[in-house]
Amino acid sequence: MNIRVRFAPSPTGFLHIGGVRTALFNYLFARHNNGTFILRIEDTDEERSTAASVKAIFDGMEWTKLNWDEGPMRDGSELGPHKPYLQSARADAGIYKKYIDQLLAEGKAYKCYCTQEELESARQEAIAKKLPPRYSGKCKHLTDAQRAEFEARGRRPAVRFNMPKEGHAGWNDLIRGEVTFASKDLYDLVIQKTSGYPTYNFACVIDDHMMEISHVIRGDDHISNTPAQIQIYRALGWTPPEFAHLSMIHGPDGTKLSKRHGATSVIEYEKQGYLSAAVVNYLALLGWSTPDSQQLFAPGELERKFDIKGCQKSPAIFDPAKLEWMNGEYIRMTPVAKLTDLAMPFIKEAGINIGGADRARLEGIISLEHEKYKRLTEVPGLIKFFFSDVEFDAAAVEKVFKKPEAKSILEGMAEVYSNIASFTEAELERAARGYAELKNLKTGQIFHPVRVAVSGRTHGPTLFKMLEYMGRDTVVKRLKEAVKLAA
RNA sequence: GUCCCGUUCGUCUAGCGGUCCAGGACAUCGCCCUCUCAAGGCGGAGAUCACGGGUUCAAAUCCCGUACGGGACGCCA
Repeated sequence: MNIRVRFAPSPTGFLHIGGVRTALFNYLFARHNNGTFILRIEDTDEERSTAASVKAIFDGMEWTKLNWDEGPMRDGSELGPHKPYLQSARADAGIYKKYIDQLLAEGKAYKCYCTQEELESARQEAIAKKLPPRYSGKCKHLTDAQRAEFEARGRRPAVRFNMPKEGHAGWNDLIRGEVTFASKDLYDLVIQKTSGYPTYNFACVIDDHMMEISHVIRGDDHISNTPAQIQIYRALGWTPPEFAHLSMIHGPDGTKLSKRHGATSVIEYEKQGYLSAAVVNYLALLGWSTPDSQQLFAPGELERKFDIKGCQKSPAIFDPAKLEWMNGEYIRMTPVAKLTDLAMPFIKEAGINIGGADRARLEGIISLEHEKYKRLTEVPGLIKFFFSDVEFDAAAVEKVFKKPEAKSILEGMAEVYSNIASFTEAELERAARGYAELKNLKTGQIFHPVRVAVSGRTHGPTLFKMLEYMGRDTVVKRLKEAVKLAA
């Protein structure tokens, strides 16, 4: 059996983290099973679909490297044998119309002339009577004469699916097991809008069938759509694909993840300094796990180990703290050269002028705090003092420079370092220790004021390496200036 | 209101009838390492497995209820 799965977003906003998670699970399922991963754009909502949202989908998919084998591409071309992959284009090509007409001819669908207002008031009435707010089926038995009358009055009909009222529609969900709905709880849903466009539940079935989708992996908010879709497959004489319904991602307050919870667009995570591999790794663990609860995955490992059996039925709460930890892990695993490339936009964004710093020195400086970065946005703040004047932390100045011996130590060290033969880590440390011994001071009494003098802070990278990268002129100059701040 | 789905440490999860007075990870706390901060190492605390009934020699694991949460009931997807 050919494994073919799809991610079918609707372009009505940015690509949010939940969408990426769905795309990721489809992608992993395809890659693990040597199948095909398809991207299909479900833009049948003429009012809300936008080109900007289509672009946002490309941006997000590309950033997370969820490469698709078939579907629309950014340049307007399309990959794969089932084009077009945009539902609007498919609608324009008459693909859905053909099946609508077929169902109509077979009596498996009928025209409905109700207006939105009529439907809405019927809905309100049902809710008031505590009945299911569901379409009654009133247009099902319209006579030809009645239809002709509506048409004569200029009413455009929608087409409704004539839902079978007997029996059941169920499936063996790959994640949840047997799920069954009684047909009587289903209703005659609209499959073609007045505009002539298909609705989601219809277009989805036609496309999944035509594109030979073998497994539909989607969020569990679609569970109640599934029985209706199964009935449509049956009406068309088709075999439904396998279904797997993923649990949702919730925010810290336990409700479905949304704008209220801060960053929800994937690209927002890029802007906040997360590495896409870390976001992907974290997302994979929301609602999925290996039998041994593995946390970190090497490149290609998720693809190898993904098993839909490891999917969770219950919703997962998005935990920013864990994502941040994971991002730190990924940053630590990133070679400095690559890290420097990734950090560059953030450094520029922060307005730091790295001037004539050569690449090797820049990488050296960035590597000083390699294990400390949790997000790329932290890089500029931690390297800034190498490239611009020291900004003193008031508490640091108070704590370190106000010690009685501080002033003479700074003067002494400025002297030592201006005369040192070789301005290298080892020599700098040796000289500092030598000075401590000479003055009968503890090494900490030297190290701390020097650190604050050159960086403005009490904490930072390993001291002598930092001084080496800073260079003699800057170090001596800063030590001398710091003397003025000392008591 | 009706239908569907779910419920293991604060969070993500392991667990598929005995090896579980429940394992791992994040967060948290402590110790070690150490020129600071991190990182790393070690350790602690943290879950009456939502609740109540069954079934069984034995249940987090199977069955039935209840509660709570979520989803759907759109000419949105």
